[in-house]
Amino acid sequence: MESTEDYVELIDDLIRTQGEARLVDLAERLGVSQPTAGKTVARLQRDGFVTSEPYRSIFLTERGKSLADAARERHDLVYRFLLAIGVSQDTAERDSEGVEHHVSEETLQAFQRIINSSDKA
Amino acid sequence: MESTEDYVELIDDLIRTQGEARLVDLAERLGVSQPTAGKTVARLQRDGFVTSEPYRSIFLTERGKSLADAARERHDLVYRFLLAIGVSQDTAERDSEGVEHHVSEETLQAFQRIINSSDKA
DNA sequence: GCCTGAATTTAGCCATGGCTCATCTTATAC
DNA sequence: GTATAAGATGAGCCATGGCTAAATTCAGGC
Repeated sequence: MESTEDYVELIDDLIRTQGEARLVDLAERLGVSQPTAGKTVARLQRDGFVTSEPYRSIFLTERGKSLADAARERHDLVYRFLLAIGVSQDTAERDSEGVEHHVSEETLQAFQRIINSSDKA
Repeated sequence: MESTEDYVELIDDLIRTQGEARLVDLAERLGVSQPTAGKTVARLQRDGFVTSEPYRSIFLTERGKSLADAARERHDLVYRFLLAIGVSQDTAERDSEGVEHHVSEETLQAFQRIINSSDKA
């Protein structure tokens, strides 16, 4: 599931920045209705990525946390890569979202090389 | 729809290389069952990208053809870009599939610049 | 302590994109 | 010309990821 990563990544982010992850914020940030966000969170819980009790905020399990970490790392790498090749910040934010789920390790490594060489320059 | 582009691109390719596009080949190349391919083709027809009659091969409409052309162009650009940054042919083929639907014009232009400068080198 | 508004959940709908199993056409070999 | 195999459809199932509308719970203000 592609959206699994988006959700855990965002939940992690919300916990860091807001102290907790609420459905209403998830829905807003993902541009989705609250019931939709709720349904997805239920799936995440079923699959062991989060824990949540009715009317309470959402927590990541160990499994969810490590998925979130990996996703953020990849996301970040793609984002920095896009900046390095001269894409605007706005576009880099939007496109890195789309791209991060579809690139292999090998391609990520190539991205990293580009970042490195543009750092040196 | 993301798969719309994959389908018209492949249909175009099959017509070029095989002379015609048959469901069975679509299904095989996309790694999908024939009924699934059939259902998608029905949708493509509903949306005006292809014409097809029962038990006959599939044709692209004007609309389908121009979508296929645009998709192939983008696909090709991403593919050449990946090669240019040192990704293997195999991976470039797989990843360009995934990436082509998620990059903006701006990013594609950045890709083109990289291709150009590596051509010169 | 209750009322009200915000957050959440429930119910029920839809499209896409998958599948299997069964049936029906079509084309080919004989 | 007919049997058979390949190709295409049909029927019916499932999960994901969307939505709206309605009901419920929770929390804060008074």
